[in-house]
Amino acid sequence: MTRSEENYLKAIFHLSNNGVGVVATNAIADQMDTKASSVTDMVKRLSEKDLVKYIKYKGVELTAPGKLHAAKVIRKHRLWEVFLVEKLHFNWDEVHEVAEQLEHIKSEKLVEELDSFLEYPKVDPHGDPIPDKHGNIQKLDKVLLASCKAEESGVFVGVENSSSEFLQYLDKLKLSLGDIIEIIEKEAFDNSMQIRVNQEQINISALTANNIYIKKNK
Amino acid sequence: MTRSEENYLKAIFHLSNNGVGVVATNAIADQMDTKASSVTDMVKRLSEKDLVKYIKYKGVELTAPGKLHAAKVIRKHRLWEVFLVEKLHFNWDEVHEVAEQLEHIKSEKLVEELDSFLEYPKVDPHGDPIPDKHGNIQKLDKVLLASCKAEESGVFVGVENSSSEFLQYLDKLKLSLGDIIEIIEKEAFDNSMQIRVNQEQINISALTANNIYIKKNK
DNA sequence: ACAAATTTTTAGATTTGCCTAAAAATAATT
DNA sequence: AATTATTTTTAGGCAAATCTAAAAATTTGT
Repeated sequence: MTRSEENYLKAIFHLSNNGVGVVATNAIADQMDTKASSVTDMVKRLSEKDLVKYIKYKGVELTAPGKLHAAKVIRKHRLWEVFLVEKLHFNWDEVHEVAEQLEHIKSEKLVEELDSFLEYPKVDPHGDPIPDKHGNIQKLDKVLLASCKAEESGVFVGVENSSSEFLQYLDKLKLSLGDIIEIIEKEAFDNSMQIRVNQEQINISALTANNIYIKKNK
Repeated sequence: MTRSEENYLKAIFHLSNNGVGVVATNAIADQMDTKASSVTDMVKRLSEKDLVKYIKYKGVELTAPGKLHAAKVIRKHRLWEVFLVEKLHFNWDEVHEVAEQLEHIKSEKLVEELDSFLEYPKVDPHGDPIPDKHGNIQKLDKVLLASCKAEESGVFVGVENSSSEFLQYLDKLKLSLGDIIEIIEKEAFDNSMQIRVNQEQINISALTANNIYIKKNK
């Protein structure tokens, strides 16, 4: 399996519902910053190898082996991200590019030993779940902060947007995974929020709240 | 710099005297298990980029930037080997294949943090020296065990042959880097040797002795 | 020194992965 | 329903890295 094939499988996995459902050619092209014609080419190759089910003009869907392989690549990506942050002092906004390379290293032993070395982490530094070796991916019960009402609270467990701009903004706000967030007030006019984190109150925009996941307290 | 270009630089580095001296096209082809015509093609490309000095029919030599880049790839290769053995329970005969992949990961920060995480190792699991970040490679004063005489002794510091067959044979003999080796007797007929290691006496062939480096005791 | 052997290079083809431009199919609009 | 707009595919081309077969240069042997 080539690096490029793996990247396509990963893109299709993310665009579909974790590997379930049909994805459009253009959606893949956008995600991968390439042209629709290139996608058509590759999708044919993947189809030959039974990694996707492809129906002309209708779209593409991962097969069971395609889905498994995609999950394994994502597993490696996220494990390496944990390694970079936990062991090599990378910040959470610096890991993506390097993990994009490391995710293609081929060695079963490497992955399993790395998992063990890291003490079997469940999520990556952005709160995304790490698939197990069989490709099973645990669903977390998280909700967008933006969907919550005043007086609700929860634990910051993930981000929707992993761009370094956004992550660095969260650093500036001193907002880290695991922090307890309480919604003090939600402004009806622009959906901005007044929240309490680490004994401090801060104000965040609706856009920001739309990129933060919390696990609600009951 | 592509993966293939890096592999050629590495091969030329190893075939020349650590980057000093001219290497023949066929020698590169043999080393890389490819055809002479492919080597000519690639050598032209590397020459365009000023990574090698190429004179038709005469051979090829690394330039200063070519040599630096080769040394950096070898640095990464050997650091990753240390990581695999020290942190992930790989045996010294299992690391090469994975390190061949990891050596091409591009991230200055990754390399330097890895070096620090491993506490700045000087040699890899086979006793080969790890170049520093400037590409300087430390020469060890080691000699082939085969070149030593009876009653001489030294510390096992490296292997000439890193094939898994040979390394596994050394495992079977319970011979590990750092062990003290004393030559009890050297057989004139076939140059086999009776040696003492770890309070035990064993007999090794001339071929074996030709693949073991020791640092002589004075 | 010159013919034979070896080494190296060139020429032309192949595969992967991408591109542009044009054609075909599907979806949207009036 | 027919036209327009959008999406997708096809056709043809390009660059990297490889190959085989043939030509050119160099080295070796007598």
